Amino acid sequence: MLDDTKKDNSSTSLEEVAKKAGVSKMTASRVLRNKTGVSEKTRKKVLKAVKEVNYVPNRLAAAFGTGNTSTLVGIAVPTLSRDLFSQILEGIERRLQSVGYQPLIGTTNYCPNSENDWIKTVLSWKPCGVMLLGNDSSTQTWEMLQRSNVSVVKVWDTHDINDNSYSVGFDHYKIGYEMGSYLSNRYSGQFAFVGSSAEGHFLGKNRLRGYEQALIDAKATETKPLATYYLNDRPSFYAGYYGTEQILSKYPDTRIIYYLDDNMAVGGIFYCKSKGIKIPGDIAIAGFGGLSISSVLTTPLTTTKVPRLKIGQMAATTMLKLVTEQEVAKHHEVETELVKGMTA
Amino acid sequence: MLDDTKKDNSSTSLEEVAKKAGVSKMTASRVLRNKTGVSEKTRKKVLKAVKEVNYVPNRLAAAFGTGNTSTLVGIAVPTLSRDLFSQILEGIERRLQSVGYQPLIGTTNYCPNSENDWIKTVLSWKPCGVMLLGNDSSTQTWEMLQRSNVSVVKVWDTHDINDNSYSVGFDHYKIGYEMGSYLSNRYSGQFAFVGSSAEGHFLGKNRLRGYEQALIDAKATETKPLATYYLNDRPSFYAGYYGTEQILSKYPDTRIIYYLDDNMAVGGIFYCKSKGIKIPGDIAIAGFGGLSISSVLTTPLTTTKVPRLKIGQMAATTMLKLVTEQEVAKHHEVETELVKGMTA
DNA sequence: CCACAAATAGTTATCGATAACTATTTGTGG
DNA sequence: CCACAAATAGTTATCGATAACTATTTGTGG
Repeated sequence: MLDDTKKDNSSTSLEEVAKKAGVSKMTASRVLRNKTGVSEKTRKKVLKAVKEVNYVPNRLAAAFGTGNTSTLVGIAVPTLSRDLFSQILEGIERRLQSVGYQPLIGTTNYCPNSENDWIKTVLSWKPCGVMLLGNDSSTQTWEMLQRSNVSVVKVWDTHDINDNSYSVGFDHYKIGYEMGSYLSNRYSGQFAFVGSSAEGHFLGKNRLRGYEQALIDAKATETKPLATYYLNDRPSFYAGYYGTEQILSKYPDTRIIYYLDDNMAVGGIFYCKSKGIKIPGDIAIAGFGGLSISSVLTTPLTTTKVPRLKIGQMAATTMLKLVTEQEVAKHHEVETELVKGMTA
Repeated sequence: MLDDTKKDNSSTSLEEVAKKAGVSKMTASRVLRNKTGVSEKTRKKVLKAVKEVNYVPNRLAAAFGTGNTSTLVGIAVPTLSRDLFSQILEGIERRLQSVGYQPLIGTTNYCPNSENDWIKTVLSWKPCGVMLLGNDSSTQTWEMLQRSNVSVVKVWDTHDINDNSYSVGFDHYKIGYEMGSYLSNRYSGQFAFVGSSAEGHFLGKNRLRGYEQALIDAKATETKPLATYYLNDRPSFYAGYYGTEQILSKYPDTRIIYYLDDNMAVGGIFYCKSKGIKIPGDIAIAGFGGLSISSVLTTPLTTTKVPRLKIGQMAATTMLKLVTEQEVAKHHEVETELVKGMTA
């Protein structure tokens, strides 16, 4: 086998394919992009040559050579390891991949500065679009995106979205208000919120605000103002466990607790169980998210179910339509569901 | 403000920076890459110009122009929404980002064909390296990677890694064996394994094999062979719940259950609780992973704790050393810990 | 103050694909 | 079988950065 024409070190280019097939680069290019104007005979020759030389297209060159926008979609997400976001990402990724786009994902750790840095990096890859998950973009970031001319889709909270950006998600204020109304309708006494903060930012601000407003409107916090406790840690089962311990030591007569998310609520449930506190007899508990743990709890969790995969898919669809210049609604709200469980 | 020199639609290039600063493109390029051979005076002029024209570097052009390898690192991962992987990804992402590399993440859904497709796409971006998470690469994928000449790091299971690839993780067979020994030492009766399969692939194969071998070596399965049940669904709390119901209906005298991961084990715990089955009195339960839920359980879970973030960081470090042609160990095993909880 | 080396700055060619244009081939009606 | 249109294929220029080379400037010892 003295096949020394195949030099494996330098990768193959369209030129080699063209040579092998006895056509011009342009014709080979047309075949590979399924363009019209190539005869069936030529097409076959080229495809055969592609296989023979093990051609690997060079997207760097392709993206660079054309209008200078790639099939990359930049994505900024607070963290990869939180169910709420990772399932949205999963939805985005699958949909983009299925039509030949690639997400370029970076984590921001809930920090506007990190997000800004990441977006700067993302833009240098000339993406066709950028998606922002979570809701802590700085105006600096926003201006940078404006200048760059890429499509931008905000994903997650649609509460204070202004009209010049596309968005997919739901109104967190409304969800908080809804839960506040539900809880204040059924319970009275000391209301509380257990959340968590990252890098000095309080997470779930809008839900808390909605919750609080509902309590005010229902006159549920007139004698005892809302108690809040923010753990300076990522939301997690343990954060909920510890946060519950903390709020109960500061506000021993706490009667109702709304948590940042289901995982924290489950942590709270376990804390109460370990201390013999009855749910909802002694303390009523509500979460947020509809995370998977709630499917196996012996007492179903009262929570707001959020279609995370769907949000991701919708977001990707919106982005794809923007990129291909199809018509698409500016704002898209998904439906959420207040699940009336047995914990509140 | 008749500043019509700034045309925002077409993005700025090094050329404009150079013009603004009154130097050549090459000099501007040198400044931006912190190369030597530029006077302090010139450097300042250029940096000023960079700000003035709002220069956004074009990494497509840069990567294309040079040796044709980018700062992208291709990553194949079965899914984004499983704690075991997402925290590894988090570790990888953070480390890569901190030194100017970008992960290009794609999900394979545990399917070798999807992985192959994804790697094909990844290679067209001329990445400097590729990381494979999980352990289901096809030989086809492997050959493609070999041809392409990129650095490859396998992450997760180091059990049957051959010597011509780099790897970071631990030996799943060993972990299974260890747990099997532990359990067979303490319990006797019907042993079981509850796992799950995706796309026809049984997950956690090597752990199961190690577990089974340990039981054989301990003569624990002589009278009652190991019972296994695979749910045809992603591993989850609910899969564990349902899987437990199934295995108990098929093998009512099951006495010890080893689960694919902690989440499934927790599902099992909840099932047992709901049926009044005592743990470990009636059934002993062991998981895998050391996932966060175990931190709040009222009865601590017996499991193997895996340093997921560390695996990610190690994997990234290995990749970075490979890429920068520094010396690095071919295989890196992280330490795991068998946590003796109260469920087994 | 000159000669020469070292430091600094500029020129040229190049990576691989594709858009826009031009050239050639094929096919069909009269 | 010719003229012309339609289909097919090829040529040329280009995207933006950088490596490798060349040119210029600066600085220093004698």
